[in-house]
Amino acid sequence: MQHQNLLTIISNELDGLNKSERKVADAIMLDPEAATHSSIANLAIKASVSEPSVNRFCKRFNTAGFPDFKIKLAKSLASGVRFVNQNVDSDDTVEHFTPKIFDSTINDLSLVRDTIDHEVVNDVVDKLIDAKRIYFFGLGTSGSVARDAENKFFRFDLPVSFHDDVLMMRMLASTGRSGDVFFVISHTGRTKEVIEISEIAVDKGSTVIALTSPGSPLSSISSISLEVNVPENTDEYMAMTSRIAHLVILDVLATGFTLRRGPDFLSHLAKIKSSLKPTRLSKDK
Amino acid sequence: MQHQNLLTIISNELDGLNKSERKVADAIMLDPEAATHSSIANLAIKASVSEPSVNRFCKRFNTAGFPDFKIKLAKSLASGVRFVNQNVDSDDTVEHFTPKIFDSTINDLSLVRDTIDHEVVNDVVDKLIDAKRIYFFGLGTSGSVARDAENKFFRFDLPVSFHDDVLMMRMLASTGRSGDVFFVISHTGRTKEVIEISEIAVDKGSTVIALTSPGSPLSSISSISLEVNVPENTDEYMAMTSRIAHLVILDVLATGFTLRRGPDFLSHLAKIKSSLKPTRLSKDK
DNA sequence: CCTGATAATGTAGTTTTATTACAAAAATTA
DNA sequence: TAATTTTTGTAATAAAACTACATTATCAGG
Repeated sequence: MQHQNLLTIISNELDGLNKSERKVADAIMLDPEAATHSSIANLAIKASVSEPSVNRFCKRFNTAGFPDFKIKLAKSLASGVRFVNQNVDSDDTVEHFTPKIFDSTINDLSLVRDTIDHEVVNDVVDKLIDAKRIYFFGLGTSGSVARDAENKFFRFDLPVSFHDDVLMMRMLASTGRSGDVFFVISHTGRTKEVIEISEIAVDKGSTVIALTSPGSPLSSISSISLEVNVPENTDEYMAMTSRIAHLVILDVLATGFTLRRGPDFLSHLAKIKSSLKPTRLSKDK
Repeated sequence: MQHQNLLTIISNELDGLNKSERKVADAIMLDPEAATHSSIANLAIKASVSEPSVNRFCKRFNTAGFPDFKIKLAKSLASGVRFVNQNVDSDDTVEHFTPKIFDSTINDLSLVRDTIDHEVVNDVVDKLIDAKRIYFFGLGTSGSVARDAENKFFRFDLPVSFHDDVLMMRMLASTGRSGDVFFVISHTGRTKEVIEISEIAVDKGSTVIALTSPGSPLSSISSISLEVNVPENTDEYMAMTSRIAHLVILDVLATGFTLRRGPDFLSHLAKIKSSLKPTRLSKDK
């Protein structure tokens, strides 16, 4: 594992070190942050060893030399801070928990960015381009995501609606025809109602696109499934970040849609944008 | 502002740089990872400037010199925030534009994380704790944010609703009383209707909390304003990331609320969570 | 407890890298 | 256009890191 924390590696190999290497290790672990700022001479004095000993220490841990070691150490420290003490504590003040919540959202987004299946995204864009009509379905939190999706996709000059009412959903699904696309959003992918409704839509020959967790029941019954892997939330205080990831993925899909439609389509979007001007106060007021 | 991303800082100050500093910035942003491994001479060649120019560039960004700059850059890279200088191009494929959209969202979030006013957040939590009733108002995209907020805050055992209908908003605002909190969400803060409605609410003695852009008309008329600075979107293809930032801020507020209520309150939240169990398929099916 | 071999560590010199002082060039202003 | 300021590069200096080699410590076998 290439990206293992350097400090962890050092502490694991502590026993295999010889005297002066051990002294260097101790000096670094005493204050790793300071180590990233000090020169080799400085660290040598702190560890009471010679400069080449420090250098040899660095090379032992697969780094090119002292400067490279410092860079790698700095990276370990940066990522360590973000991943280790991430949870909100009951005695946190605003200054503490605000960056924590932002950081955990950012972490989750970068995870999704790196694990999303581009091929599936591509296929979903294809289906959306071919759609005669798009229904966005979602309950609870996912209802807000569906509503946001409607607000994005109505711009594309085709009938779009969002629904958070299971009876409406059921009726729409059962009267669906080919050309209709049901875009079903569900974090868990285990809500019985939603699964049933999706099954009805599939049976009627409509396309069902799921935006949900990998391996969920919803994922397996839909025509095509955009699987989003966001770590489970163990912390009671932490918010649900999956919905944020869903929103960003819908941005991605909308972008794919726009690109597929070609540059002429941009003027249509501009028209919609400018339609809102009269509702706003001008900037220079 | 201890942990602002160095790359973000650089890209924000791009305009204030002189020619050779700009060349250095470009060279670094082209491949930040490589920059952390190269010598000052190397980077100078890549940027076609002299070595002292690189050095001056580093000092401009509050680092002790080139080595210190590399350390700080490495830390920025490790934090999961990746820098994007390219906008979506018309010939981008899914592989290209997907990470771009994620990265620009992540970037904006880290910017908001570092610029959000903790004191205001604290004051807003105070107001929410004191509220007898909370109304979340928003139109268009912000309507979805308001809806999400309702879904979060109803858990707190106090009357909460969201509205995206200006007539409803107007009636509610004019019948508001002290103890009522109107939480108004608007990216631009310039929508006339929304401003008028907020003014009515303020006049009636209600508390109006705005979640909007700095210096906007809405911001100036509300009782208290959470100003969120998300860079304007020049790119036609790019999505609006302000709504994502708004959602995360609402997560922050909800967390602040929960913490203020104390640990006993967690059992109440757990009750709500478990109420959904019967609607779901079990995991081992 | 020597003695020779091996490993560990340090010294001193070399090389690389970074910084500084200053001068030349470019840009800006009056 | 001349004076002034800003920008940039050159060359010298300083600092830092590295290498070769010498010294010292460690340890095994006699």
